[in-house]
Amino acid sequence: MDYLKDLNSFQKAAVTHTEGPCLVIAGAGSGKTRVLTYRIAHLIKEHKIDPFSILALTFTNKAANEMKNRIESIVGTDARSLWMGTFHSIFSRILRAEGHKIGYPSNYVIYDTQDSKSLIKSIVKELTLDPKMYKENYVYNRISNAKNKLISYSEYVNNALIQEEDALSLRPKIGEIYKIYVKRCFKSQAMDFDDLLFNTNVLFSDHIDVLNKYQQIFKYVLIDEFQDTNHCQYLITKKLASVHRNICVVGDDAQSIYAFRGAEIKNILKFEDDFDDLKVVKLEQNYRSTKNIVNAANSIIEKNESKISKDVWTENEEGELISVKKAFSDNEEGRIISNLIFEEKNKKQLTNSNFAVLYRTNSQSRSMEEALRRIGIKYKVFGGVSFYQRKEVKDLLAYLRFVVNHNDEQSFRRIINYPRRGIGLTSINKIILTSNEENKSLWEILKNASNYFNRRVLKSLIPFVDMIRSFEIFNNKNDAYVSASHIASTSGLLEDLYNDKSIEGISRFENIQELLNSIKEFVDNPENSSFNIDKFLQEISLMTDQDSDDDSDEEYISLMTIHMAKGLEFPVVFVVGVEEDLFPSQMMITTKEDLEEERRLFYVAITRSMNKLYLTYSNTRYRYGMLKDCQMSRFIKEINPLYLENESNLVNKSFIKNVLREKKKNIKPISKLLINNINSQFASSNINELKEGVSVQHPSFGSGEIMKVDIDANQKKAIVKFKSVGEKTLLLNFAKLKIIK
DNA sequence: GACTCCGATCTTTTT
DNA sequence: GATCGGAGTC
Repeated sequence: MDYLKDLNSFQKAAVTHTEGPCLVIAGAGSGKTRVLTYRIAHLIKEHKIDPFSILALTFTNKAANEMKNRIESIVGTDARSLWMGTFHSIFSRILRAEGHKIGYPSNYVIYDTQDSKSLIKSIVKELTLDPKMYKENYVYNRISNAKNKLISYSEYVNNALIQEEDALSLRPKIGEIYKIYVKRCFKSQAMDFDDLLFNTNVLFSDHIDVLNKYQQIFKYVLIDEFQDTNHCQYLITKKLASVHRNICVVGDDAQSIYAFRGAEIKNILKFEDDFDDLKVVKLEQNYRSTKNIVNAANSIIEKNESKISKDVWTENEEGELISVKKAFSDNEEGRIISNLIFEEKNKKQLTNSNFAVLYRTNSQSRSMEEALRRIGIKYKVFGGVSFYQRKEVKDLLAYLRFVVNHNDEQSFRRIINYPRRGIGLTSINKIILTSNEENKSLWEILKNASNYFNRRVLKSLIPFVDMIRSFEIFNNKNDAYVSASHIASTSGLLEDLYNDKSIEGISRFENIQELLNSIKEFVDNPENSSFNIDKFLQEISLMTDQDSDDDSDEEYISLMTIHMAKGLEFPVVFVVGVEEDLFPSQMMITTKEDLEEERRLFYVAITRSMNKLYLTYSNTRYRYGMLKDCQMSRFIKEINPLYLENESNLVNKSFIKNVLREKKKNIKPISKLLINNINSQFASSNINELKEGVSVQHPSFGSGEIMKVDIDANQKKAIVKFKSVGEKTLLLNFAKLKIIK
């Protein structure tokens, strides 16, 4: 019980109030994660609760893993049998076990957003609706929102209010698309992200015995980041906890940043109504940040009308004032930050891992990366385009998916004519249409293709069907790695990529190798219970990009979106691109609620910082290939100036010089400036001189020694492995490479 | 049906 | 800037 000594009286109350409902309102930096981990540890150690009867739900895999590790360090390996994970992963686990009761096989596929949208797209096309009105983004969001509110397609078309909304937006057919979408997913034995929640609710509503079973299993339920739960998630957990009533939710309304995907802050208030014997604990002391940062953050969140009153304070020292830095361009912003990092590191003896650069949109990482690379600081970008979303990776996965499940329409579409086997769009659509019209499964149609299609189609279709069959047989006798390799080469996919000697082709080929490697790792991991493809696909379907957590002990600076940074803390934080229209995003400021959510996002960004906070913005920025004028965000102006560094001493002289120099160049698009430079300075590099061991410099990627080179003269690009950037393979326009002699 | 080229379009955050 | 779809050609 020695660990309880680390807690203040409020935290202790939250940890030890184990029986009955408990709501913890936890301000930023108030030790929320600590409370949750100690609470679970306390249950296991002091109350001798079986970890298997504790359900702890988080929103990201990262948070779940971190908490699991922390608990394990207190209670040991017992922690492994905890039900701990994201809503999506826990529910998918339950659905794998029980889904057959609502008609899903245990190896159902999970459609990611891309799959869902492309399915919607084809439905819109089949219904011959105007694709401009029925954009897949819009339709997808509409369906997703409905599912998160537990509105089924039949309820959707019968709901007068919704129908009126759709009629007003001139999209009356959304209900119909919704219906077809659901049926097609079911036919493909697939669930999208929202289905994992929606169907869990269906399962529990329609099968009381299943609900009872899990109600008995979960004696204690905990929810992290409760402010981010949507209606559906809340309802399910409420149901699950309604027998034992030991439910503890922890959240902070000021940090609710997921309303855009259906999160309802109201759930916090609802919770108070739903559980009358509720114990409420407020954690208001901040242990993370300096007074200046806490106060500045408070001065921001004050502007929001909707909030639960809370007084976040700290005993920490005053700390440094917040610096606001203005740059001339996004590239200069990067340069300023990399210089500041360099300075801070020297001045305060900090290491790379003490720094984080946070931005609103993923695309902003580019200019930061370039600047950091140039100055030779190691960094790591979190999020962005996931490895598993790359085309070639998805292609191979689609093969694997289709071998396991012959009815997966989206995978079928991907692989039927890739590599080319002469089955065009017309035939593909006909196959799918036939399957829908005949009301038979996709595989049923393919198996009996000769009943439906002419000789020409059959000539290419039959070998495909036979191939899938042979894969299935092969897969049954071999582990995931052997099968996947076999499928990759026999399908012709590997050969197709291998023959593509373009730079992109080579990189694609390497990505496939990487995917195969990760399957090998999966097979070699003795902790896994099973080594087949099925299991591998399940493992990765809910994985995002924080996969390769700790591949090295190297210290790096973290680059990520603010959304991703939630729950993390860093001694020095840079919030970049704090510009009007970008942050708050121009897409967002339609309603007051939207603006308030953006403001909460800004609040989250600020409160990540422990000691020093920099806010930067830029006068000009590239967006969509165009140079745009920008100005300081209203959010900076909203901060009480008491906590800001005096603007007059924020710009140093060399900085001003820099700005003036760039201004003289007359706001030309930087890419053009670069090309001019290249023509005069860099054009000298002769293709033949680019070989192993030669030192080269690139205007964006800095300099390094070439490890390997592949040149594509037609595309004027070269693959260069730089030692300096961790042997990364980069696709570079070789005209931009200057050889250092 | 495959391939190439051109222009239109979309740009937020995540499971 | 990148991606996607359509039109036109082989």
